[in-house]
Amino acid sequence: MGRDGKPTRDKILAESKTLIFENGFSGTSIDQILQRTGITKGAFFYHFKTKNALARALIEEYAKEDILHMNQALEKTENLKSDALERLLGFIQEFIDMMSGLSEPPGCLYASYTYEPSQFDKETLQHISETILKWRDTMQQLIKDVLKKYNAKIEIDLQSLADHTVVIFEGAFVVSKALNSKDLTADHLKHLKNYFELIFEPKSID
Amino acid sequence: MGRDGKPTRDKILAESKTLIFENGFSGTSIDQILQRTGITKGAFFYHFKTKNALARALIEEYAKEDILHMNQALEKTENLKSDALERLLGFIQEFIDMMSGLSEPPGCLYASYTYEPSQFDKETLQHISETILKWRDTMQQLIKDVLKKYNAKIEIDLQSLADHTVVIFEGAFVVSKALNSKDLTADHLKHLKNYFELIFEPKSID
DNA sequence: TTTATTATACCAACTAGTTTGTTTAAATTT
DNA sequence: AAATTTAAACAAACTAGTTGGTATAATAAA
Repeated sequence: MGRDGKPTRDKILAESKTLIFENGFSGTSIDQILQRTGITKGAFFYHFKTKNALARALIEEYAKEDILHMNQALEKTENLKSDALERLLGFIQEFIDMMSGLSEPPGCLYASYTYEPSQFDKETLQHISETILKWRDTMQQLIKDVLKKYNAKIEIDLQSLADHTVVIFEGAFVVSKALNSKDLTADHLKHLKNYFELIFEPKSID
Repeated sequence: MGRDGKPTRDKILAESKTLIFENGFSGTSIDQILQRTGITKGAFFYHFKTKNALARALIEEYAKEDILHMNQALEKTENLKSDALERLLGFIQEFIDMMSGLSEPPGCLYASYTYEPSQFDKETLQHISETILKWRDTMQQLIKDVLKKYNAKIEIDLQSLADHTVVIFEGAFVVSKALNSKDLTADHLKHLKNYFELIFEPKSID
């Protein structure tokens, strides 16, 4: 065998993610990545066939962690399953906690890619939409469970209510970056939680 | 006099905005702009000293239109001033109408720039944050007026509730582009309207 | 246990093309 | 005559990607 390439590959992934949030993908040159990682061009192209292959590997890793966080929040709130509304609110609270006390405004690679879509191949963009749809499925199930014991005070469209969580995440990321306000994301997830609390009321027995 | 350069300048602004939504700012070359507009390099640099000067002119024009739309929605709902809640809801409804029946998913230049901030000078980025803060001021005033005759059912932070509108706009833009769903933005503005409707209840007379 | 072998990981220099921006002189409008 | 636009050549820096060779470390043969 030879030496272990994983640390190098991981360094490339980590530093290029940081650079993409600063410069965008197009605005990030391979030379910049080499400077930050301290590796050479040969090493870079050994690990990634093209710059675009890096983009793809990055979004795959990012989406994997994203779904992991989602599932971890589901697990952590399993004890609340007896009351589906409590569970839904607890699920959101997990992300409020996650987004509290950050040292800088957070961002999302989905949004970064989405605002320069022509730079990426179909599969890369599809991976983003598929991951967002996983969030939709999860949120839909959580809300459906609530609707078994609760009435919605207003007419709601299940799908768009399910998507609303991702919408607020993405919007809060943009605004927190634009206003350089690191606590903003947690604040807006609280509004999401409020919204869910206000929508549902216990079913009356007819 | 000489001839009128405005049509050329406007064509540059219009086409480069389209291109930036496709490729990002870094990913958009001046040659691409020349191709789409059919003008020459000399003409481009006659109107804009640098590529960055174009970025600045673009965001200034975009922000000006944005604030114009905001003020037009304020004017259109002035007749509802007698009930501040009706007015707030009507204000949001104006944008629901605006975002209904679009032919393609909308996007926002603020978000586009925000995800490659290093490409722009301080003034350009500041113009974005200042414009978002104008939205904050407007929404804060609308909400303050509501609070004179209505109680909030939950404890709310005025500033973050005011920002929530821009957050939902920006988030809906990202997700609508990512999922290629043109009606999504209107749907999520409806959730915003729901939220406002659910928060407030008429003040009881103590 | 030393010596080859092999696959992996990495490096330094190079290439071909693209980028923004400049320059200059002539042509075209109003 | 003044303002705008074309056409075309040019430069300096930067771009993604290639090449030929080297280093590392585990393994296999002597």
